[in-house]
Amino acid sequence: MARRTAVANDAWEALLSAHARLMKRFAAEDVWQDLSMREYDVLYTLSKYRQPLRIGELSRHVLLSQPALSRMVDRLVERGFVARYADRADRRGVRLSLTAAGRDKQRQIGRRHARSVARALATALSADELRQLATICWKLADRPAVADASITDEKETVRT
Amino acid sequence: MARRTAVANDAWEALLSAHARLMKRFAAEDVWQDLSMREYDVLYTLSKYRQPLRIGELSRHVLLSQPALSRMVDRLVERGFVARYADRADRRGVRLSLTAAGRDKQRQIGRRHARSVARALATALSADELRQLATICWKLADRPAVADASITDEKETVRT
DNA sequence: TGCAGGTCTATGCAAACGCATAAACCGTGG
DNA sequence: CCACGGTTTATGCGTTTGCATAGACCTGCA
Repeated sequence: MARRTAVANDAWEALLSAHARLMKRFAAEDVWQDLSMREYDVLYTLSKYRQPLRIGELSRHVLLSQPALSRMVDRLVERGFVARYADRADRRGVRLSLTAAGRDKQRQIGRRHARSVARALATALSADELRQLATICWKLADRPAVADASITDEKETVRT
Repeated sequence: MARRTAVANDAWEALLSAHARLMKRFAAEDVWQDLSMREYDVLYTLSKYRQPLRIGELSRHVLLSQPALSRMVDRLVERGFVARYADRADRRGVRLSLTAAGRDKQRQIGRRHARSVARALATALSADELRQLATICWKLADRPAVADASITDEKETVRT
């Protein structure tokens, strides 16, 4: 029992360390243009889910408080990357989607960033390990692991 | 090799999602007393490395800019959790260590938090998966940041 | 020795964040 | 139909963050 606890804690610490190290590495790269990584994260999430999202949905994916997210969306709207409109079905709510400029920006940054991610992970891990990591982390994220073949559709694809 | 790129990006997104979800879950728990998770992270890191650390060392483990870390240490010193003294060998530098109160605080919080971590991870993953996750993430964490000739002009410091 | 370039930490300042809470709205039960 | 508790997003306010840079110190070389 104590053994299992120790293994779990070690795994979590490893995940945190990997996260911190890679985040620092990615942050240091010159691909973000005039966006912060957090802002990019929002644009990426909006691009991944095809339909307009509510702020509540977004906040489940982004590590940011709801008020911070609300204001960040303000800025992104003001800069022309995101459109914000009322939800007809629920007038408390708000729908967010990318503008053309926002989608463009996300793609520009995403293409370079994705290459960088691939360089970092694929040189450190074998193909098997990459798949294991994905499977395990999707379980932790509580989302169904993506079936092997459909990966290319959903994600940013780097064409060479 | 677009395929391998896609798998690597999927793995990274999975890791980010797992990180975000678990961080939110842990943040919501009532174990942090009067510390933020980031502050706890600093106390934890200081407790893990037995000897006094320099701010530079800390900043490699904590996802925070150097100035932010410097000021956070200010606060922790002022609150009596951390001791800060000059490094004799290098008078630019600073050594940080936990005070008795700091060690105490870390242990109190750490004990409860560790249980929480174990609960979250061990119910989602098998023992094998936990070990795989740890192994893979440690590889990612330990890897020297710059391994590529095309980005050698980075300021990233390679460990010696 | 003295100076040039690099490293380490701290500080000024504007921007961004989190917490508490307000404001608008939904849905249900009386 | 309205009152009441729950949900969703926005705002006030004090705190924390990041960027740029200063200041102190180290190292190597002329």
